[in-house]
Amino acid sequence: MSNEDATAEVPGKALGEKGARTRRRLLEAAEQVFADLGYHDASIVKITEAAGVSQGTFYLYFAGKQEIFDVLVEDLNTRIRRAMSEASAKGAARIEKERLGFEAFFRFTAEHPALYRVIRQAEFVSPRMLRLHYDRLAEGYVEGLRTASDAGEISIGDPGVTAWALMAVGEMIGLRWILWGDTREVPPEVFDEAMAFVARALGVQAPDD
Amino acid sequence: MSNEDATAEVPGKALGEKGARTRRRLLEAAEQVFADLGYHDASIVKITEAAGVSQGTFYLYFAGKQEIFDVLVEDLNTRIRRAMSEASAKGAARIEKERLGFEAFFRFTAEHPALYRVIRQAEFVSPRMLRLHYDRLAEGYVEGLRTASDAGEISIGDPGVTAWALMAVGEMIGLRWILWGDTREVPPEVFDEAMAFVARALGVQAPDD
Amino acid sequence: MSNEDATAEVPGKALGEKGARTRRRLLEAAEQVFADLGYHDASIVKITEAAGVSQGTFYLYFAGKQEIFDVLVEDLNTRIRRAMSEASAKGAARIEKERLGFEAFFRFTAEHPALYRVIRQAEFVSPRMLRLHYDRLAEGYVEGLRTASDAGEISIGDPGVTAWALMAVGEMIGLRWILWGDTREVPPEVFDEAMAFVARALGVQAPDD
Amino acid sequence: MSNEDATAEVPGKALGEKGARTRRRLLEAAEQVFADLGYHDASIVKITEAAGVSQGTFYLYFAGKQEIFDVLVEDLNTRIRRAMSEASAKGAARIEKERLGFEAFFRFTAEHPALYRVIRQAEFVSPRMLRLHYDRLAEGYVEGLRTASDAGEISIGDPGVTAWALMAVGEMIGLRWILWGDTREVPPEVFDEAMAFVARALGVQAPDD
DNA sequence: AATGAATGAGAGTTCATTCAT
DNA sequence: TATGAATGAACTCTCATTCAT
Repeated sequence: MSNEDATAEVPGKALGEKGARTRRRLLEAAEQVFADLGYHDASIVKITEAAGVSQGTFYLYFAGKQEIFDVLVEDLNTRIRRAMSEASAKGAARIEKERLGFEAFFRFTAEHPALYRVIRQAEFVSPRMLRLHYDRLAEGYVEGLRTASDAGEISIGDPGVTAWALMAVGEMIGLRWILWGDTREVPPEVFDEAMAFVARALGVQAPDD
Repeated sequence: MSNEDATAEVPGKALGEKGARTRRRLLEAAEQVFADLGYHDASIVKITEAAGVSQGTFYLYFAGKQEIFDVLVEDLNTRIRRAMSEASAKGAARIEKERLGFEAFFRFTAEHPALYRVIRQAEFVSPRMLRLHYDRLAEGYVEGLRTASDAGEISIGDPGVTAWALMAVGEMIGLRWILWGDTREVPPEVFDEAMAFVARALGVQAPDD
Repeated sequence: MSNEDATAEVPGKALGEKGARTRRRLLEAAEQVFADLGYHDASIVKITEAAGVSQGTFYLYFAGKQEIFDVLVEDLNTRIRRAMSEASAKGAARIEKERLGFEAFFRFTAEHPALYRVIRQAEFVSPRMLRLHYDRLAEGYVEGLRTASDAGEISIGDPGVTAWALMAVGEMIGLRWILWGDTREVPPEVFDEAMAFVARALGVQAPDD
Repeated sequence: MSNEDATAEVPGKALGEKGARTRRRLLEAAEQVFADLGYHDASIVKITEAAGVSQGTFYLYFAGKQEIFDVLVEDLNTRIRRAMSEASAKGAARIEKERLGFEAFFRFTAEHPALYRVIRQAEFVSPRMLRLHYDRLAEGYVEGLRTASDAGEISIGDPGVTAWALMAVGEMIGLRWILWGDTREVPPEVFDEAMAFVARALGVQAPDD
């Protein structure tokens, strides 16, 4: 909470202020370039050009193309989970929390399309990071689901399967309406439909009145 | 429609028997190689080697790497939809149809991991085919959902959103338990959980007795 | 004896006539470039330019820079040993054979400075080839020495050590007077001195009269 | 002559005590790294890392990679000649001196493989230093040979050619049995053989009794 | 209908060197 | 006296594609 940005984290050896800035610039450039071009068409030259540094500088901060990919995935994953949990913490009932979480998820997706795009390619680039991403994201759901389930607020079976299903719905809606839409936003009626779907799937007991 | 195999379809000019066989061999090799290596690490050499033909021959049948990718996606898409609709036709109630459809989907995924893997990369390779694939798959769901909804068998909102949500669930379960699992099969208890999730989400009225 | 050039040997898969020609051109270019620039300053670009083919073509015939180096060393090694054994076969007494062998060695060194230059760098490039080169060369000496020793023509101790010593003398004289000289030839008086040194070292019994 | 170590010699500007220490550390690191990796695979980073200083510091003491190479060669050359002449001074007859000299040469080679390794690459790195090294080494031999020859102790022709031949023998034996052997030492029987070879080649008149 | 040979642009990566602090 | 940061040219190698046969 006190460190201003996860992207400035230490890579092994401590970085001076200038070095940390350069590293962050590279990471931001990578996010941009990966989002626009995908992993394979993104090149180190393009990333370094976007960051305004020379090619050689790149290798001062990252071991290679894959590594910056991994770091980026981890970074985005951390941030989206934080965004979601902070948002859903503001809700009272489970379904309200879910709604706020999804909202945060969609907002983040719209602002960081790189996450989505990078994830779709990760299977052949860095399978480890792909699993990590989904596992961590699922964990976030499981926790909330279990609590709500125990409290009798929802009636579901295994929270594990349910978590993956919910995650799936969010991702697909995001793909279809944010990434492919023109508004960079899930249209309200779609959002409501999706939440209704989720509410039914969770067997929400006491609908908010 | 009457021709025995979509993979032997005519690309514009008519193919002799031998030519058709070569083309099919290339397509099968491509499926294999794409599934193992992903689009980018797959190379024309690898595909032609797997098919047992020379590099030059490839370009007699396909305009380039992207084209064989597109053809492959379309072919797999056609086949999975056929498999799903044939399977679900055997069910009576909607939820039973859904169960059979999902089963077919998972079976196809297990037998043709290429479809899944290829789709995950399609966004930067052939966005057009990606949309086509999902749109067509969703269409299949929509149809059935609308009928069941009109018949009062299920109670959902907009079938469009619902269709995408269902498709999402199937895909994610397939990724998590088939592609990442060791059994190449969705474990029965997971399958049942997923179907229960779907049943609730669809607001299934009269559970099959 | 019937195959015209060892450099056209098969690399694993059979080569058409055109391919064999290209391969030989690359090998000749490599000899030239390695001789002029040494291993490290030689680049694939320079070799392919000298051979008049494109960069990509290089990799059709050789797995990489190291491989063409190895092939070249082996090829030159084979040829110098052939030259030496053919020459020394023409002599009668051992010391005469030795003289003819050295002459052939120096002639080859003058015509193929690459061998010498390439060998000097081999320790860090391809230690295996370095040992192979010296071992094979030494073998050639050992054989003749043993025969002559058994015949009482010379009186030495272990032929192994002697062989390496003789080889050393040839190499160093070649370096000093051929590679560094202006005449590309060992001056006659130096050659005679060297042979006298060798004659004494071998304990030649019946000096040629 | 009175200064304790040649490696601390002044390069032009006077060095404080601390500076001299850093310079020596760099030189020692370079010897190590060059010996292990060869000139080309040795990098300034590796040398500075081994020396425990930063990259920039390197250029405070040496103009570049080539320069430290040259300095190192010169330093090692000075030291090996000193070792050889000191050792051979203890012998009485020429052949005894020779034996002690060779012993010293082999000992130095075993302790400083860098000299050997660096020399083998010098032709394309610093031809000037290569000549210098061999010329100076040969000079050492010539001197002794001439004296012994005048005294009728040995009977050779031109001391120049003989010197290069002796040097060659030493180097090759060192390569074969020290650098490639497992014992880091010339086996006694090989050493004796080599000395017998040398004794005959020098036409030693009065064998030590 | 098929092939083997060739192409060349472009990729990721390394490293000697410079310089402001 | 020393450092950390940055540079950019050069390198080896890959691969989709073309074409003469």
